Amino acid sequence: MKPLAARFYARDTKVVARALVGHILVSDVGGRRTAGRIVETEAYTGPRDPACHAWGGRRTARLEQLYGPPGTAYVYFTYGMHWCLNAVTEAVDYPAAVLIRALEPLEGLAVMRRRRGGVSDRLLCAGPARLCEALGVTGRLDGAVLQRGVLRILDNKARRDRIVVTPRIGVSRAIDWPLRFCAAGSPWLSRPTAAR
DNA sequence: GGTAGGATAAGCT
DNA sequence: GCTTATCCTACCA
Repeated sequence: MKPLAARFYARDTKVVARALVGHILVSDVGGRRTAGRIVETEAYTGPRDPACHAWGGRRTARLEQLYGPPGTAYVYFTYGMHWCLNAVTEAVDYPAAVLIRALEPLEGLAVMRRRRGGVSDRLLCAGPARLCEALGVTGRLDGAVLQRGVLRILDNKARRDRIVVTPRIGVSRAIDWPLRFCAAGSPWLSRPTAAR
């Protein structure tokens, strides 16, 4: 499988978030291969989105990679202990991204289990911070290019998922915006979602 | 089955 | 001081 080209990400963030479901995220962090199929994403659509870190046009050192070119990683630290991975979208200097929220583990399960401290396989990658831990993603990958290097998203031509759309998880603003995209019926989601 | 509270740090008001 | 795009454990039913 080939990586998704940068132009895949240079589109409306909602479109990219929906289109990413079913593609394959691969990590070679630490020289060990782990990979999974993306089954859940959320769109954070830029300065007019109250739940986006760059709401109102905020731009600080921590947010710099959110303003980077489409097809790069924005990795941020939260709650004092967790990393979360986003794929930057749209255009350079426009702060929008897709949060990767859950994977179906495909490769490197033994590595994932070790990194995750022996939780059940169901929970290896079922949440944005969980999948970062399983794949070894940390702030060192903030700004990394997703077409080559240790973190890549590969084009899965065989993907055929029905998509369920719901409000985003864990946000306290714009709580009803339908910007979470899930593979319908997947058992690997961060939380069960009624299929439709 | 469910929910409440704690861990832990950066950034904002 | 308070909030945060979270997760885990403990406790109760």
